Amino acid sequence: MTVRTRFAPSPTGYLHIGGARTALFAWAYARRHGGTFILRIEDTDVARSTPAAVQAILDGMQWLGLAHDEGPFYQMQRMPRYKEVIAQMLAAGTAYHCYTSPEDLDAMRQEQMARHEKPRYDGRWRPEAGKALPVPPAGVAPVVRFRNPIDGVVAWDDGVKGRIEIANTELDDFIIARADGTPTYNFCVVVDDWDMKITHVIRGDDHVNNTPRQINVLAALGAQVPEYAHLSMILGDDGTKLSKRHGAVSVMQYDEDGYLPEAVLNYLARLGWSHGDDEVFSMEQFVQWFDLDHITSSAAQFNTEKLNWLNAHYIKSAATVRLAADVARRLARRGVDPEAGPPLEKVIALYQDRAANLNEMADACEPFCVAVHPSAEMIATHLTDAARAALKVLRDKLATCAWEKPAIGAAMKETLAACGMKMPQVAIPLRVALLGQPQSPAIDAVLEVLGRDEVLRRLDRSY
RNA sequence: GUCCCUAUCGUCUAGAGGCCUAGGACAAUACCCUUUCACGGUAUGAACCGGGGUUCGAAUCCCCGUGGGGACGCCA
Repeated sequence: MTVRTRFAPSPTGYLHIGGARTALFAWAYARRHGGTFILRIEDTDVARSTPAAVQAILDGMQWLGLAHDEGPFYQMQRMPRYKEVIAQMLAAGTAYHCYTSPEDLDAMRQEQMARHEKPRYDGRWRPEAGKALPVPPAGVAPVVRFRNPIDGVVAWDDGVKGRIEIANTELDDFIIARADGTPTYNFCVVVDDWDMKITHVIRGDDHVNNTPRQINVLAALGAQVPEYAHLSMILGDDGTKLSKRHGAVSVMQYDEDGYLPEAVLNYLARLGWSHGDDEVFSMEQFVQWFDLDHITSSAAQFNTEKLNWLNAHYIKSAATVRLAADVARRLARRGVDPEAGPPLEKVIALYQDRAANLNEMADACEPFCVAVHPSAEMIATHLTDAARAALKVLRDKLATCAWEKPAIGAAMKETLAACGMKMPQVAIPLRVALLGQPQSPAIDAVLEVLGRDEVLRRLDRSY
């Protein structure tokens, strides 16, 4: 049996971080077992589904590098198939028409809640041997309900939660087709998983309660029941349910915020899954190691600080050319010409083990490309008369010395000796004059990269 | 309300009855490195939700509480 997994988002918004992890795990499981990963778009909620959201999901998947082998399949394009199955079930007696109005249903639920009962459809239109059904009201289009077993339990061995058993008395005859004939979610999922020969359903644990219903329908259809693995949810940084106010919930927002996809992937893989003490690993390793046994069954809180650490790690080890290409785009978007300064790769090499994200990297590169204007306050505190005098001495040495770190360092030291100053007393004003800020990587390296002409030009402007 | 899931440092987690004086990572703190700020290095503090069982022995198994989450739609 070849493994077939699927990721089945509904296109009602962007791909958020929880969905991304679900996709990652389903993808990894298929890859691990040489199987097939299928993308299915569950767009039967016509009112809320949008093409833009479909595109956003596709973009997010692509950014993460989670390639699907089949699909995307769109449920809206499978309507004839769903209707066919519904007709079959109606004919077989495993489904029936129900004429109860939404208002009556609502009233029924209210009463049940008032009686401290779980709200369930009471089966008034359910055909039963020897039972007289009400007369269908005229002019009312019925919904189609699934004829759920009355007794017994539905059980399955969940890949992450272990054995789960739910009594059929907890379930009711749920609607599989609306009055307008369109099928509902729980039904479409069943037909799709069946038709697409899904062997492992890996999804969020908000679906645990849907699983027994789906298993029952599968059984009524005579279909094979797949394995299920329910992933617990990801909570926000503050321990509450993930929502818009948590900031970067969309996967593409992480791109925007300067994260590398491999950092996000590594972080997500480690959130709710573990392989001993391993923290940093490639997707190749992840695919090799991934298993359902080491998935955590409780909800996990998102921790941006750890993601930041991973991101910094991946920036340190990334190829400089690649970072340069990305940072060039970011600078251009800010209206900064990335070509205006020294070769970007050289600047990036200076900052590669200091930047936690690509936007910080762009911040660091910017002053190399544009003229800097330190604030009046910065000038007042750092470019004192004594500092200016020292910089003038230094300037003349820099004008003639060899342009490489040792010689530049020597020029600095000579200046210190000539002026009777300590290194920071000169280096800090120099940083302010050159880059507009009192901190930078090693000053000789900065000078070397900035270039003699530009260094002299900036020094001349500042005293 | 009913049903389902869940519970180890602040956070992510290791842990499958003795290997646990509970390990790793992020974060925190201290020190070292240093030409500033970072990076890096070293060290320190920090947890088995509570109560009952089972057992020679429980973080690990069972039960009951409590906390957290989810579901109960002609949404997905």
